[in-house]
Amino acid sequence: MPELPEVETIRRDLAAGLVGRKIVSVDILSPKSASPSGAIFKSALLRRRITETGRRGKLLIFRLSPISRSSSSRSSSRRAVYDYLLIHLKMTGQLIYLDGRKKIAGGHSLSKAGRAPLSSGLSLGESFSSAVGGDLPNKHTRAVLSFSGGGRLFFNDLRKFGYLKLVDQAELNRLLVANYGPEPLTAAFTPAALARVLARKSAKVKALLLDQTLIAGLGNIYVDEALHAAGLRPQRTGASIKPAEIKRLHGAINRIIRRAIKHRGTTFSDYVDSRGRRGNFSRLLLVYGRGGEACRNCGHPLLKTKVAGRGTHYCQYCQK
DNA sequence: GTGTTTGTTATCAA
DNA sequence: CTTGATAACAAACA
Repeated sequence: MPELPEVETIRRDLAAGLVGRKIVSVDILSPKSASPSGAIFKSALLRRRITETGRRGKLLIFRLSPISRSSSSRSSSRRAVYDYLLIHLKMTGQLIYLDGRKKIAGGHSLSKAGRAPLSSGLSLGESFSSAVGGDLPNKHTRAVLSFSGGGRLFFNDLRKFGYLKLVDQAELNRLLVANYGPEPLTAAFTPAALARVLARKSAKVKALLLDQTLIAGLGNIYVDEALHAAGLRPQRTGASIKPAEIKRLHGAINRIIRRAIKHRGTTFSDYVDSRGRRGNFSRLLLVYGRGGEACRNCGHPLLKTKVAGRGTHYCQYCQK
């Protein structure tokens, strides 16, 4: 489940290899995963370069090099100028970049390409096949972009919730304004901003923190972790959170997101970075996925329930 | 066959 | 109109 730290990890890694590269081929293996569809998508991307990478919440943004419009200015019908490629991984999306120098074809069921020797940390129940092991493309590959220099970017998505989407500048602006609240770790995300998010709301604090239009980038894992760190029960209503608690929550969100980025995100099931490696924050989770275990803070057993329609982990004893 | 997993949106009720 | 809760989506697994 890629949330802000996972998407940011991918963005930073990809920026190094992709910026300045020209797209030389586009293959859509799953038509519903890309829009606009088919030939339009393809022709809009071909021969463009990635000039910049960005991220808003969990949305990855690639800026494309400008196209010469003078040649096509005759046409009276105004065509959209797709200057941005948006990628959302939703729950099971992966973006794997294979460098041009590396061979991916080969007889090995588990290619060595792109996987550092860190798979030793796999716990039981985390299927190895969900991480990237074998050759690419695989049966979950939905799209492939090939770049000058031979690099290839594979978009894998087991559940097909994720997407690649081309938009123009106006559409991007509209999406960003309409769908995203302040980002943790930015100047816009102040305790006062968080207070406004919670003020006079009868919705549960967990639901409010998950709402991307209120705060961008948090998902189920980091919300549970932040509420635990702040000592707040997920079922509390927004309006019930007192100023001192808001300050704690604000600090907890920033601290956890910062640490998670530093540790290259959390792998719980499908997330891997752009080289197919798992995130290291998994072992630092204190509540998510630990229902029934002893609370690291007080020793009481952690509960797992459902709040705001999502699996929710918390300590009844130290979260008030 | 049932229930569970979650990011986001659509739908519905209050 | 707003707010909040829930269903739906997709695919796989226990």
